[in-house]
Amino acid sequence: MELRHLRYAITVADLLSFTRAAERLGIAQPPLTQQIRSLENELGLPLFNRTSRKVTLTAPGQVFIEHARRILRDVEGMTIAAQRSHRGETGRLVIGDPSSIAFDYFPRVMREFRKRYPDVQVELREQKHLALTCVES
Amino acid sequence: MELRHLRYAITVADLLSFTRAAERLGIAQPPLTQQIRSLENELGLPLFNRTSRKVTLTAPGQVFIEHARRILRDVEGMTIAAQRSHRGETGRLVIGDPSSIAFDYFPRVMREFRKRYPDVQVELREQKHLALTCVES
DNA sequence: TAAAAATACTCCATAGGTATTTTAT
DNA sequence: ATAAAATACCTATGGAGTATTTTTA
Repeated sequence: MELRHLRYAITVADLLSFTRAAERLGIAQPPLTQQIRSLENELGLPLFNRTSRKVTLTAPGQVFIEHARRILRDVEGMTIAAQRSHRGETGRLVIGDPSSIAFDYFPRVMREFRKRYPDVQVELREQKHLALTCVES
Repeated sequence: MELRHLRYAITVADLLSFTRAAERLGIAQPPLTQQIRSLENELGLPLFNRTSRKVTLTAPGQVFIEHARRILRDVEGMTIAAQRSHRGETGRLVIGDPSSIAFDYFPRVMREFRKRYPDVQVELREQKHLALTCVES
Protein backbone atom coordinates (compact mmCIF):
# COMPACT_ATOMS: atom_id res chain seq x y z
CA MET A 1 0.00 0.00 0.00
CA GLU A 2 1.19 3.51 -0.82
CA LEU A 3 -0.10 7.00 -0.02
CA ARG A 4 -1.26 7.20 -3.64
CA HIS A 5 -3.90 4.58 -2.84
CA LEU A 6 -5.19 6.65 0.09
CA ARG A 7 -5.27 9.85 -1.97
CA TYR A 8 -7.14 8.14 -4.80
CA ALA A 9 -9.64 6.38 -2.53
CA ILE A 10 -10.38 9.63 -0.68
CA THR A 11 -11.02 11.47 -3.92
CA VAL A 12 -13.43 8.76 -5.10
CA ALA A 13 -15.16 8.90 -1.70
CA ASP A 14 -15.45 12.70 -1.95
CA LEU A 15 -16.94 12.73 -5.44
CA LEU A 16 -18.64 9.31 -5.43
CA SER A 17 -17.56 8.95 -9.05
CA PHE A 18 -14.54 7.32 -10.66
CA THR A 19 -14.77 9.52 -13.73
CA ARG A 20 -14.89 12.82 -11.83
CA ALA A 21 -12.27 11.66 -9.30
CA ALA A 22 -9.88 10.75 -12.12
CA GLU A 23 -10.45 14.18 -13.64
CA ARG A 24 -9.69 15.93 -10.34
CA LEU A 25 -6.59 13.76 -9.85
CA GLY A 26 -5.37 14.57 -13.34
CA ILE A 27 -5.27 10.95 -14.49
CA ALA A 28 -7.48 8.84 -16.74
CA GLN A 29 -10.37 6.80 -15.36
CA PRO A 30 -9.07 3.27 -16.14
CA PRO A 31 -5.83 3.59 -14.12
CA LEU A 32 -7.86 4.98 -11.20
CA THR A 33 -10.17 1.97 -11.35
CA GLN A 34 -7.08 -0.25 -11.47
CA GLN A 35 -5.43 1.38 -8.46
CA ILE A 36 -8.59 1.16 -6.37
CA ARG A 37 -8.99 -2.47 -7.35
CA SER A 38 -5.44 -3.38 -6.40
CA LEU A 39 -5.99 -1.61 -3.07
CA GLU A 40 -9.18 -3.61 -2.52
CA ASN A 41 -7.32 -6.81 -3.42
CA GLU A 42 -4.57 -6.05 -0.94
CA LEU A 43 -7.13 -5.32 1.81
CA GLY A 44 -9.22 -8.35 0.86
CA LEU A 45 -12.43 -6.33 0.87
CA PRO A 46 -14.47 -3.96 -1.34
CA LEU A 47 -14.28 -0.24 -0.51
CA PHE A 48 -16.97 0.85 -2.96
CA ASN A 49 -20.23 -0.47 -4.30
CA ARG A 50 -20.38 0.41 -7.96
CA THR A 51 -23.45 0.18 -10.06
CA SER A 52 -22.93 2.11 -13.25
CA ARG A 53 -25.27 4.81 -12.02
CA LYS A 54 -23.91 5.48 -8.56
CA VAL A 55 -20.87 4.74 -6.42
CA THR A 56 -21.25 4.36 -2.64
CA LEU A 57 -18.91 3.49 0.21
CA THR A 58 -19.18 0.07 1.82
CA ALA A 59 -19.08 -0.13 5.63
CA PRO A 60 -15.38 -1.09 5.72
CA GLY A 61 -14.83 1.57 3.06
CA GLN A 62 -16.17 4.23 5.44
CA VAL A 63 -13.86 2.98 8.19
CA PHE A 64 -10.91 2.99 5.81
CA ILE A 65 -11.58 6.49 4.47
CA GLU A 66 -11.90 8.02 7.94
CA HIS A 67 -8.52 6.61 8.92
CA ALA A 68 -6.99 7.57 5.57
CA ARG A 69 -8.00 11.21 5.92
CA ARG A 70 -6.32 11.43 9.31
CA ILE A 71 -3.19 9.70 8.00
CA LEU A 72 -2.82 12.18 5.15
CA ARG A 73 -3.21 15.05 7.61
CA ASP A 74 -0.52 13.44 9.78
CA VAL A 75 1.81 13.15 6.79
CA GLU A 76 1.35 16.86 6.21
CA GLY A 77 1.99 17.53 9.90
CA MET A 78 5.14 15.43 9.77
CA THR A 79 6.50 17.45 6.86
CA ILE A 80 5.76 20.75 8.59
CA ALA A 81 7.28 19.57 11.88
CA ALA A 82 10.49 18.45 10.15
CA GLN A 83 10.74 21.76 8.28
CA ARG A 84 10.20 23.77 11.48
CA SER A 85 12.98 21.76 13.09
CA HIS A 86 15.20 22.44 10.09
CA ARG A 87 14.57 26.19 10.38
CA GLY A 88 15.57 26.02 14.05
CA GLU A 89 12.08 26.87 15.26
CA THR A 90 11.95 23.75 17.45
CA GLY A 91 14.57 21.66 19.19
CA ARG A 92 17.10 22.43 21.92
CA LEU A 93 19.77 25.07 22.39
CA VAL A 94 22.40 24.19 24.96
CA ILE A 95 24.69 27.00 26.12
CA GLY A 96 27.68 25.17 27.49
CA ASP A 97 29.60 28.18 28.80
CA PRO A 98 27.43 30.09 31.24
CA SER A 99 30.00 32.87 31.50
CA SER A 100 28.10 34.43 28.62
CA ILE A 101 25.27 35.24 31.02
CA ALA A 102 27.69 37.60 32.78
CA PHE A 103 27.13 40.13 30.01
CA ASP A 104 24.59 42.60 31.21
CA TYR A 105 22.61 42.51 27.98
CA PHE A 106 22.18 38.72 28.18
CA PRO A 107 18.68 38.81 29.69
CA ARG A 108 17.51 41.09 26.91
CA VAL A 109 19.03 38.83 24.25
CA MET A 110 17.50 35.82 25.94
CA ARG A 111 14.07 37.41 26.11
CA GLU A 112 14.19 38.32 22.43
CA PHE A 113 15.34 34.83 21.50
CA ARG A 114 12.52 33.20 23.49
CA LYS A 115 10.05 35.50 21.81
CA ARG A 116 11.30 34.67 18.33
CA TYR A 117 11.76 30.92 18.95
CA PRO A 118 9.13 30.04 21.59
CA ASP A 119 9.38 26.31 20.80
CA VAL A 120 13.14 26.00 21.26
CA GLN A 121 14.11 24.45 24.56
CA VAL A 122 16.99 26.48 26.02
CA GLU A 123 19.43 24.97 28.46
CA LEU A 124 22.34 26.63 30.28
CA ARG A 125 24.92 24.30 31.76
CA GLU A 126 28.51 24.36 32.91
CA GLN A 127 30.97 21.47 32.68
CA LYS A 128 29.48 18.06 33.63
CA HIS A 129 26.03 19.66 33.67
CA LEU A 130 25.58 20.48 37.31
CA ALA A 131 24.43 24.01 36.58
CA LEU A 132 21.14 25.82 36.59
CA THR A 133 18.87 24.89 33.75
CA CYS A 134 16.29 27.10 32.19
CA VAL A 135 13.64 25.13 30.34
CA GLU A 136 10.76 26.66 28.55
CA SER A 137 7.29 26.07 30.04
CA MET B 1 5.92 11.27 -0.95
CA GLU B 2 4.88 7.64 -0.63
CA LEU B 3 4.84 5.16 2.25
CA ARG B 4 7.87 3.51 0.63
CA HIS B 5 9.90 6.59 1.57
CA LEU B 6 8.82 6.31 5.21
CA ARG B 7 9.59 2.58 5.34
CA TYR B 8 13.01 3.10 3.80
CA ALA B 9 13.94 6.06 6.04
CA ILE B 10 12.84 4.18 9.16
CA THR B 11 14.98 1.18 8.23
CA VAL B 12 18.03 3.39 7.69
CA ALA B 13 17.34 5.09 11.03
CA ASP B 14 17.06 1.70 12.74
CA LEU B 15 20.31 0.31 11.35
CA LEU B 16 22.24 3.58 10.84
CA SER B 17 23.60 2.06 7.65
CA PHE B 18 22.47 2.29 4.03
CA THR B 19 24.12 -1.00 3.12
CA ARG B 20 22.49 -3.00 5.91
CA ALA B 21 19.15 -1.24 5.50
CA ALA B 22 19.12 -2.08 1.80
CA GLU B 23 19.88 -5.69 2.67
CA ARG B 24 17.02 -5.84 5.18
CA LEU B 25 14.66 -4.19 2.67
CA GLY B 26 15.65 -6.69 -0.02
CA ILE B 27 16.88 -4.05 -2.47
CA ALA B 28 20.33 -2.89 -3.56
CA GLN B 29 22.11 -0.02 -1.82
CA PRO B 30 22.16 2.53 -4.68
CA PRO B 31 18.37 2.66 -5.19
CA LEU B 32 17.98 3.05 -1.42
CA THR B 33 20.38 6.02 -1.46
CA GLN B 34 18.41 7.42 -4.38
CA GLN B 35 15.02 7.08 -2.67
CA ILE B 36 16.30 8.74 0.51
CA ARG B 37 17.80 11.55 -1.51
CA SER B 38 14.60 12.18 -3.43
CA LEU B 39 12.74 12.25 -0.10
CA GLU B 40 15.24 14.76 1.28
CA ASN B 41 14.85 16.86 -1.88
CA GLU B 42 11.08 16.88 -1.53
CA LEU B 43 11.32 17.89 2.13
CA GLY B 44 14.03 20.43 1.41
CA LEU B 45 16.22 19.20 4.26
CA PRO B 46 18.74 16.45 5.09
CA LEU B 47 17.47 13.53 7.18
CA PHE B 48 20.86 11.86 7.68
CA ASN B 49 24.45 12.93 8.17
CA ARG B 50 26.62 10.51 6.24
CA THR B 51 30.33 10.22 6.59
CA SER B 52 31.51 7.00 5.04
CA ARG B 53 32.11 5.51 8.48
CA LYS B 54 28.86 6.32 10.22
CA VAL B 55 25.33 7.50 9.49
CA THR B 56 23.43 9.61 12.03
CA LEU B 57 20.05 11.30 12.11
CA THR B 58 19.86 15.08 11.81
CA ALA B 59 17.54 16.98 14.18
CA PRO B 60 14.75 17.27 11.58
CA GLY B 61 15.48 13.64 10.70
CA GLN B 62 14.63 12.60 14.25
CA VAL B 63 11.40 14.58 14.15
CA PHE B 64 10.51 13.02 10.79
CA ILE B 65 11.25 9.46 11.89
CA GLU B 66 9.17 9.73 15.07
CA HIS B 67 6.17 10.88 13.06
CA ALA B 68 6.82 8.28 10.35
CA ARG B 69 6.78 5.39 12.83
CA ARG B 70 3.42 6.49 14.16
CA ILE B 71 2.02 6.91 10.65
CA LEU B 72 3.04 3.38 9.65
CA ARG B 73 1.40 2.03 12.81
CA ASP B 74 -1.73 3.99 11.91
CA VAL B 75 -1.72 2.51 8.41
CA GLU B 76 -1.61 -0.95 9.98
CA GLY B 77 -4.43 0.06 12.34
CA MET B 78 -6.48 1.31 9.41
CA THR B 79 -6.12 -2.01 7.60
CA ILE B 80 -7.10 -3.99 10.67
CA ALA B 81 -10.08 -1.73 11.41
CA ALA B 82 -11.36 -2.06 7.84
CA GLN B 83 -10.97 -5.85 7.96
CA ARG B 84 -12.80 -6.09 11.30
CA SER B 85 -15.60 -4.05 9.79
CA HIS B 86 -15.66 -6.37 6.78
CA ARG B 87 -15.94 -9.41 9.05
CA GLY B 88 -18.90 -7.76 10.80
CA GLU B 89 -17.02 -7.40 14.08
CA THR B 90 -17.74 -3.67 14.19
CA GLY B 91 -20.51 -1.47 12.84
CA ARG B 92 -24.25 -1.33 13.44
CA LEU B 93 -27.02 -3.89 13.33
CA VAL B 94 -30.49 -2.38 13.07
CA ILE B 95 -33.42 -4.70 13.69
CA GLY B 96 -36.30 -2.96 12.02
CA ASP B 97 -39.06 -5.34 13.05
CA PRO B 98 -39.15 -5.63 16.84
CA SER B 99 -41.76 -8.38 16.65
CA SER B 100 -38.78 -10.72 16.59
CA ILE B 101 -38.13 -9.94 20.22
CA ALA B 102 -41.45 -11.61 20.97
CA PHE B 103 -39.77 -14.99 20.54
CA ASP B 104 -38.93 -16.27 23.96
CA TYR B 105 -35.41 -17.30 22.95
CA PHE B 106 -34.61 -13.79 21.72
CA PRO B 107 -32.79 -12.65 24.88
CA ARG B 108 -30.55 -15.71 24.73
CA VAL B 109 -29.77 -15.10 21.04
CA MET B 110 -29.11 -11.45 21.80
CA ARG B 111 -26.77 -12.25 24.66
CA GLU B 112 -24.80 -14.68 22.54
CA PHE B 113 -24.57 -12.17 19.69
CA ARG B 114 -23.33 -9.41 22.00
CA LYS B 115 -20.75 -11.80 23.39
CA ARG B 116 -19.48 -12.79 19.94
CA TYR B 117 -19.65 -9.27 18.45
CA PRO B 118 -19.03 -6.92 21.41
CA ASP B 119 -18.15 -4.02 19.09
CA VAL B 120 -21.31 -4.13 16.99
CA GLN B 121 -23.83 -1.46 17.89
CA VAL B 122 -27.26 -3.06 18.03
CA GLU B 123 -30.39 -1.05 17.55
CA LEU B 124 -34.02 -2.15 17.73
CA ARG B 125 -36.55 0.13 16.16
CA GLU B 126 -40.03 0.00 14.81
CA GLN B 127 -41.40 2.04 11.89
CA LYS B 128 -40.22 5.70 11.89
CA HIS B 129 -37.77 4.86 14.69
CA LEU B 130 -39.76 5.74 17.77
CA ALA B 131 -38.88 2.50 19.53
CA LEU B 132 -36.65 1.46 22.36
CA THR B 133 -32.99 1.43 21.44
CA CYS B 134 -30.38 -0.83 22.84
CA VAL B 135 -26.86 0.44 22.33
CA GLU B 136 -23.74 -1.29 23.48
CA SER B 137 -21.84 0.31 26.35
C1' DT C 1 -30.09 4.58 -24.88
C1' DA C 2 -26.92 7.08 -22.58
C1' DA C 3 -24.25 7.67 -18.55
C1' DA C 4 -20.36 5.56 -16.07
C1' DA C 5 -17.35 1.62 -14.80
C1' DA C 6 -14.79 -2.32 -16.54
C1' DT C 7 -11.54 -4.56 -20.15
C1' DA C 8 -7.86 -4.93 -23.22
C1' DC C 9 -4.16 -3.39 -24.94
C1' DT C 10 0.07 -0.05 -25.26
C1' DC C 11 3.63 3.11 -23.50
C1' DC C 12 6.83 5.11 -20.52
C1' DA C 13 8.41 6.88 -16.07
C1' DT C 14 10.88 5.46 -12.46
C1' DA C 15 11.91 1.93 -8.95
C1' DG C 16 15.43 -1.19 -8.76
C1' DG C 17 19.85 -3.61 -10.39
C1' DT C 18 24.99 -3.74 -11.82
C1' DA C 19 29.53 -1.84 -12.10
C1' DT C 20 32.53 1.43 -10.49
C1' DT C 21 34.38 5.41 -8.11
C1' DT C 22 34.95 8.29 -4.18
C1' DT C 23 35.65 9.14 0.61
C1' DA C 24 36.92 8.94 5.34
C1' DT C 25 39.05 6.13 8.71
C1' DA D 1 43.81 -0.30 3.05
C1' DT D 2 39.09 -0.92 3.47
C1' DA D 3 34.44 -0.55 4.20
C1' DA D 4 30.61 2.14 3.11
C1' DA D 5 28.22 5.77 0.45
C1' DA D 6 27.95 8.11 -4.00
C1' DT D 7 27.88 8.13 -9.04
C1' DA D 8 26.87 6.42 -13.66
C1' DC D 9 24.38 3.66 -16.35
C1' DC D 10 21.09 0.00 -17.54
C1' DT D 11 16.76 -2.87 -16.95
C1' DA D 12 12.05 -3.75 -16.27
C1' DT D 13 7.96 -3.43 -13.35
C1' DG D 14 3.78 -1.28 -13.04
C1' DG D 15 1.47 3.29 -13.22
C1' DA D 16 -0.76 5.82 -16.68
C1' DG D 17 -2.86 6.51 -21.47
C1' DT D 18 -6.08 5.17 -25.49
C1' DA D 19 -9.73 2.60 -27.47
C1' DT D 20 -13.50 -0.14 -26.66
C1' DT D 21 -16.97 -2.94 -24.40
C1' DT D 22 -20.20 -3.85 -20.76
C1' DT D 23 -23.65 -2.55 -17.60
C1' DT D 24 -27.92 -0.52 -15.37
C1' DA D 25 -30.93 3.05 -14.64
